[in-house]
Amino acid sequence: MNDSLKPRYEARARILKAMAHPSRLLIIEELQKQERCVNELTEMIGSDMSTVSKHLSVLKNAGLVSDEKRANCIYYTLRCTCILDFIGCVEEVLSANAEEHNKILKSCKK
Amino acid sequence: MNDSLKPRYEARARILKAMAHPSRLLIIEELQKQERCVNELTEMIGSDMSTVSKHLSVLKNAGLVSDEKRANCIYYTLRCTCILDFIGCVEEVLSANAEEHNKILKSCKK
DNA sequence: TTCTTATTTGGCCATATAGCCAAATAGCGA
DNA sequence: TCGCTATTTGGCTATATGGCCAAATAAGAA
Repeated sequence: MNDSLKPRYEARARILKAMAHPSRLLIIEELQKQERCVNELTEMIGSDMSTVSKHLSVLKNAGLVSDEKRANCIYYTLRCTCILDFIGCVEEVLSANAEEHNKILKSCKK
Repeated sequence: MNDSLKPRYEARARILKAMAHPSRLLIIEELQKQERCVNELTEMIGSDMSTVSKHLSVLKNAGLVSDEKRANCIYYTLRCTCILDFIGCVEEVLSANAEEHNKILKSCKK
């Protein structure tokens, strides 16, 4: 791969990788609605708080969320809401896949 | 996490994970312009053909590309072009990150 | 200062992934 | 049939990731 393009694709891949986890997608979607602190998110996700904290740091390192300490909580916020538009596209892929799958199933029943 | 939501997030995460690799992003972008066969993509990416073939099967399993044998090549095509819109969003995140980074640098120089 | 609450970090293990090489497979033309 | 070209698969190793537990840290309240 062209040396000038490589860092560009690597940077994009890092962002996508940061999103590519069920718990982190839940976090992203939730933070789009409202800011949340770690223990609220932990409750929603239902895994260990240390695990959730690590997920949050992945999102933060990718620049997808930011955090702010207030009162006795650290509140996390979604930095870029256009991410949500993308989820719509992912859903399109998923339903296209489902349709494909159905087509195959039907052709097997014949 | 709610049992009814979990599979949904897992499905989305699988799609994102399939995209989250520099070579696969290059493939996606290239296929949006035109269909390509494995050896063309291999040349662009510059790694072993077996590696590229595996990347393509990742994309195919996620339903992002489809393949069609014609003449003596297997041509790969992008199935869902809305993916490209998303790349735009990723770029927004990246430039927001870069701006942030600059701000920090400037504040250090003071 | 000591306790408490909220969060992060380190350690460990199990699993997944990328990459290369070599070998297998598929289809075509001689 | 044999050999050629295009592609995939298997095997291997190195590295990264997710998850939990336990311990560390931070900041406020008693």
